[in-house]
Amino acid sequence: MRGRSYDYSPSPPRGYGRRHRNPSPRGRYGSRGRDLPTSLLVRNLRHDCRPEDLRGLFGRFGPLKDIYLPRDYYTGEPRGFGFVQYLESADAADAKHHMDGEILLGRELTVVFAEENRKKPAEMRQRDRVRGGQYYDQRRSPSPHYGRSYSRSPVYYSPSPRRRHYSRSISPRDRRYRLRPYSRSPHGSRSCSRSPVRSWSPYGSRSRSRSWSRSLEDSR
DNA sequence: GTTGAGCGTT
Repeated sequence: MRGRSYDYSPSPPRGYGRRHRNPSPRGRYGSRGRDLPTSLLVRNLRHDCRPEDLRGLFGRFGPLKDIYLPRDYYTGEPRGFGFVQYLESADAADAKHHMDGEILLGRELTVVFAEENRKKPAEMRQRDRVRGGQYYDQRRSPSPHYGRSYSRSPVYYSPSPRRRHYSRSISPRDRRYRLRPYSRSPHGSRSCSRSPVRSWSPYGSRSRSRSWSRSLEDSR
């Protein structure tokens, strides 16, 4: 009702927007060399917005390093915001200046500098547990279509996604490793000794060297 | 070595 639904500037409640304390002498953004941030947090995104859309919009200001749209781990529903990381902080600032307040699909975007407060899986787990006061049904699949919701920009890496040859190498026994990490321990209290996520990590612990060798050979 | 279950979700 005041024209803008977000009023961080005048009197921030307490937290975000700008930290009062700056305990990091080097820089609050973690960058050792530069204090200027390169990551932007885009808020008020549409639920059907895709990283590609953001890339098209924000890519005009400079080369993007990464785009990521967080979403609910269990339901897979987009959270309505995303991160756009630039290679140069100048581009990030420029993009923020230009895109902040822009209308995307009928929604006013809010672009701010993103902090490096990435939430850890453990935190997310607890947070999801007490979603509405009751335990959320986590026993379901973590995500119906979990996958890379992140989109890498082809500006600096052009890997050939052609190294997927585990079709023949896969065995019924190995297949179980590809199952959902939480299929057996939804609560994550018992078999949490090992990170279950690593089981299905794209980087096989042992076949990596080989894949790289092959990849190089294939590339040359 | 860097993440991807990423903070500011209507």
